[in-house]
Amino acid sequence: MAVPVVDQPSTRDRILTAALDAFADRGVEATSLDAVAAELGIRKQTILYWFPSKEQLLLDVVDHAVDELGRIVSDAARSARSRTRSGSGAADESPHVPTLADRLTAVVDATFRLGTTRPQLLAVLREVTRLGPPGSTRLASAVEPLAGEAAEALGRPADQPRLKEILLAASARVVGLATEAEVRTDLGLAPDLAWLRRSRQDLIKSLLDSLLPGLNDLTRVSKH
Amino acid sequence: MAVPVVDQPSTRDRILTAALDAFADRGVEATSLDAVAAELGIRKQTILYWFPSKEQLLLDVVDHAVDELGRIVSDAARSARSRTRSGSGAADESPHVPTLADRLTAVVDATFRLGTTRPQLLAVLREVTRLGPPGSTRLASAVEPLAGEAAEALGRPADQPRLKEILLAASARVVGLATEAEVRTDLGLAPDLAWLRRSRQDLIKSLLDSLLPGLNDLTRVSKH
DNA sequence: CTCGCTGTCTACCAAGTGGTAGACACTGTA
DNA sequence: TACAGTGTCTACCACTTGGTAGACAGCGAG
Repeated sequence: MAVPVVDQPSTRDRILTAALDAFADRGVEATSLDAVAAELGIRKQTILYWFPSKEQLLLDVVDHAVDELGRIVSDAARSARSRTRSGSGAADESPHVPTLADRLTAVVDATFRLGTTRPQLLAVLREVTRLGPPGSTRLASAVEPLAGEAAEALGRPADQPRLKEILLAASARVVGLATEAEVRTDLGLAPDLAWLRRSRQDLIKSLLDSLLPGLNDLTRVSKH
Repeated sequence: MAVPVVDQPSTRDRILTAALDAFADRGVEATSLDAVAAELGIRKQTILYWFPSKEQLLLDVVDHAVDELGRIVSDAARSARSRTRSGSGAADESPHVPTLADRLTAVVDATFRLGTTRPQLLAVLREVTRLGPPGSTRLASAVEPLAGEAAEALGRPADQPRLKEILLAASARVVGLATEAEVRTDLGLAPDLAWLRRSRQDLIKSLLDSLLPGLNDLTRVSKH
């Protein structure tokens, strides 16, 4: 009955997202609990009520971020449509079942879109790896099962043992690209759409190369 | 007369390098002046004697790092030997004048070697861009003239207006790659020599593509 | 009404931070 | 010897940090 009209996010969740944002763009050490609290209009002691220490908060933020990332990636993989091959007028030659390439493209695109939609998500990963343990180890263990899940979403069960490594490597690449983009703007380079497109293409291509090692023709991936 | 047998680095220089290392692998905010001082066996007040504030120390560290980086790159470019094209037994077809491709390869190799020899140098760049102003702006202005100098060392004066942008983009790419490598190990991926080689090749290739836009054949770059 | 629980608050603390003031030792010069 | 300059030190300060202790308000159940 007492369901709120808009069910507002719990204090705990509000703290998590605010901390994620702050950690991502000001850094963890540079972010005080007071600062996060102030941003939410609460006191630092309320944060310490929900999270026993700043370190624990960071670990939970990592989990939170990985969760969100995993959801986005899985959704993208599952809702991938098969690409219309040439031009707009063509009828769909292969019907609605997306190929592996389609799914990979969807995932990569979703991730790249993340770079402008929610850059904190990638930034916090970088920040955590920079800080080292315990955050980085938590990140590793949180990402680990996610890679398996993503493999599932890609429609490829365990028949490719290296799949997990490949996906992890791709994640690392994306974080690297995000860093590269940031450094580019810092060095005074104008935003370069061509660079972005090229990076996207390279990533997709290298993923396909790893997953379908038999292929030499790169432009079109035939049905199975 | 009183020339020391080994002229030890000045206190100022010792502080600079110690601070660079600390900033690079623990982060700037996480590094206290006390910590840097302790590592050198001196007191924090001695640091503040040479550098009026921590912020100024950071700026000088940036200059120091960029200087060192510039020296390494320039040296590599200047001392580049022309590659022996095929096998070891072949006589040098083109004599001792290295082509642009040779110089670029030398520079890229030197930079990659840096990744294992002196990773702090790249890490501190990343850290500074992460922190934002004033460090990042200082980095930008310190790197700016260096790009011109590197252009000189490459044997290509001002006849390529985009050259500076291309070199800056390459720097950004290298920092991105360094980050990618770090994230890879954090995610539990084993060091991958093949990945390193591929990244090297891609970087050289994309540099050549940008610098010699007319080319389609990528494997061999003829004299002039 | 009262009790216990939950969530937020005020008040405080010990430790650590960057930075200042000034004493002290060592040098070369007059 | 006296002196000025340089480099390092001890002593201290104002401030911020993460974290603790405990008061207090609201609330549903008995």
